[in-house]
Amino acid sequence: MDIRCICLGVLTLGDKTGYEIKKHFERAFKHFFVAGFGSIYPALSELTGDGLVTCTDVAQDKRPHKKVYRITPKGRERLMDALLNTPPRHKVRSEFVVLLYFAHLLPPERLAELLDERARDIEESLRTIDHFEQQAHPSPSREMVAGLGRAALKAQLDFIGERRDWLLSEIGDYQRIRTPSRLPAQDKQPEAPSRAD
Amino acid sequence: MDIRCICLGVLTLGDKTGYEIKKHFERAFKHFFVAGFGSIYPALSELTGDGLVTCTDVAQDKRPHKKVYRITPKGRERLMDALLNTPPRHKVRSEFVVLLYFAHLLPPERLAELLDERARDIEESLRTIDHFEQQAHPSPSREMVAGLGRAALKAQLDFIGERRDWLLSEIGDYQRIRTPSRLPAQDKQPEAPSRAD
DNA sequence: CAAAGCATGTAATCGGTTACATGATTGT
DNA sequence: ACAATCATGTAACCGATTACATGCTTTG
Repeated sequence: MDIRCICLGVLTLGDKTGYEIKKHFERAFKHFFVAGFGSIYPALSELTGDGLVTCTDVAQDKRPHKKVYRITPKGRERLMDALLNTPPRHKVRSEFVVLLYFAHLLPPERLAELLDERARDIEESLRTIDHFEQQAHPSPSREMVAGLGRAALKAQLDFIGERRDWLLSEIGDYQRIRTPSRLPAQDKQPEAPSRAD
Repeated sequence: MDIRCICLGVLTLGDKTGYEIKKHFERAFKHFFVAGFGSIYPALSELTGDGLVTCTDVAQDKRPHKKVYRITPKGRERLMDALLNTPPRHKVRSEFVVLLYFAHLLPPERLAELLDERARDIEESLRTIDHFEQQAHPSPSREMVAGLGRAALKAQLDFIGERRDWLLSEIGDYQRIRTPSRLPAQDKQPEAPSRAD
């Protein structure tokens, strides 16, 4: 499923400009799906070319002109096809977790910074979800998506809160054992090959 | 942070072949970071070319030959640089959630299938985590990554379990209201533009 | 007065996925 | 007998991010 399909889906909820589409799914699934203008605008052009949406130019005063898109019956067909046949993938690409996995190589201040930054990001996402839920009129799907996001994010935030200090002290111990003298750790020779995997 | 950096990180834990690197981080962060052979092998070639790892050809009988990679001091420097300067991003791209957001357009059987499939995927990921924790020797970073994954996944699984039947019945109601006759919903004209966003 | 919001688009680049190609061995 | 594991690689393609380009209005 690509961005074209998601644009079609959002247009199901009413006619919109590219700008509005982006805002909409920023509020609705920011934390589950990202897309920038660089993908949305070309997607809308293609959809127009394929007759899956229509485009109306609207002039405004005191605002830039805008292009309002509307889904066509052919577009609805295509959307249904995608909705019925897309496998429900869920991919995560977390550089944060990778960094965490190599925590033993990091100075403790850096590790603390990483954990705190991630916690702040999660808190912000949670606020976004609450905010959206208040202002959009409720529907079962919206509630479900919001609830799922909240559950996943809150679990991570709580976990980080619970283990932050523990991890920091464990990592500190570990590094003190591996580098008892004043030599920085990265100056050591590469370890012998180990099967201890 | 790209795959090259992560390969360097894994090589910090001991010398490995490309195949072993992939296995390693499949077990360690499968659910947080994916990478196929198509990215790993070229990455290792580049690292070798840049002198960040060395490569030793090892012939084996009854097995294909292999190439064992070892991180060099220059590689460690590069890794530390990346570790210290990479912002802790965390991106999710969930087609599952998008599908869920458009649940009202889906036949209930399809929706049920999606939820159940996602639940099964999560259960499998949880098993992977438990399995890895048992066989790898414990370290604070590993425990942290495993715990974080477990927390996030378990929260989602529980949420799906709690709300599955509720969502299905709500969506059923919703669709019965919108389509009281026998006409399929997608034959309706596109709605009037609405600000009810 | 500066920043954020409204509004659209293009071009270059980068990186990842997929498919293809090969082939012996071990476990079910 | 068939699937899975071990083991490496290339090439084409696709899609996404980023930077660039523009410019007025509203809010703080």
